[in-house]
Amino acid sequence: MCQHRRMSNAKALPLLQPAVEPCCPPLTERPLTGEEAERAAAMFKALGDPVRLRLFSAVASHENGEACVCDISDVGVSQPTVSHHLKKLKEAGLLSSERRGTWVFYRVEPAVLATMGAVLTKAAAS
Amino acid sequence: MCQHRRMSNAKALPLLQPAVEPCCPPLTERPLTGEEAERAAAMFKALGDPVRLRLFSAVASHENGEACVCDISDVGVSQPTVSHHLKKLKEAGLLSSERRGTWVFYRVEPAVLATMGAVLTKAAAS
DNA sequence: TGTCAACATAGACGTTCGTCGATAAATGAG
DNA sequence: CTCATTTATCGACGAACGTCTATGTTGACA
Repeated sequence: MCQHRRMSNAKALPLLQPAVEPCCPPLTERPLTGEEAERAAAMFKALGDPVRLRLFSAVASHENGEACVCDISDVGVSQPTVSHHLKKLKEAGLLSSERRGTWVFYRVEPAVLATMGAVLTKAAAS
Repeated sequence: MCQHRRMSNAKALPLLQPAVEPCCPPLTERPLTGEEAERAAAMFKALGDPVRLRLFSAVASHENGEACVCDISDVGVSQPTVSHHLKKLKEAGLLSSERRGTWVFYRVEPAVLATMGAVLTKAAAS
């Protein structure tokens, strides 16, 4: 079974700022170039699948912004599919992972998330 | 050619508030349900293609948040492909369109954009 | 009416995607 | 070492996607 909660808070992650450079300017500032659009679209695309969005939300809403895979796997697809989607989110830079014993914990990258939000909200506020 | 600028500011659009209900709570509030994820992912998916993101940014950064198709078609794909992507953005609720004589103008839906931004930034601020 | 320009639609084609079952890899327990 | 548990990888399959060319539709104007 899945009984890791005893160690879930045992070690806080270092959380060193990953120096995220913004993918692109706000969408209303000027038309995006091809390369800017390529980078930004990859992030939006990662959230553009219902299963991935549920997984991401499950991690983000979990305590300390991190969760064991076994805590969030109940989204109606098989275990390999869950693993596949978590890999995609990681490749997009939205999640990072760390192994702790038997379990693997996924954690949100807050800076990247803030960047994506600013790209949209600054656009809406114009 | 494309010489609509004379009438571009001639008539301001009504801009009646479309009463947008939020697609879902912030991603950190709680794990999204299946239906919430379905709705929200459809919006992110619409921005998950580089060409569509460039088109959307071109409209959003244009004066008054609206643009004629002929003003934004220079993204390296054919005219039918541009039309196809604009239709997708419209179906996702991110753009609306209106014909004015020969030209068709696309306009951003600011409320929807603000909602998407809040879903992300509130998540980042947690 | 006929013609031109702007934009949309239809159909086809190759690629990418999401999903699965089977299997491998890593770790801890005994 | 052996076994059970957790997660990742592999390979396959059908569906969805992005793109194109060809054609249709709409409105302006002579």
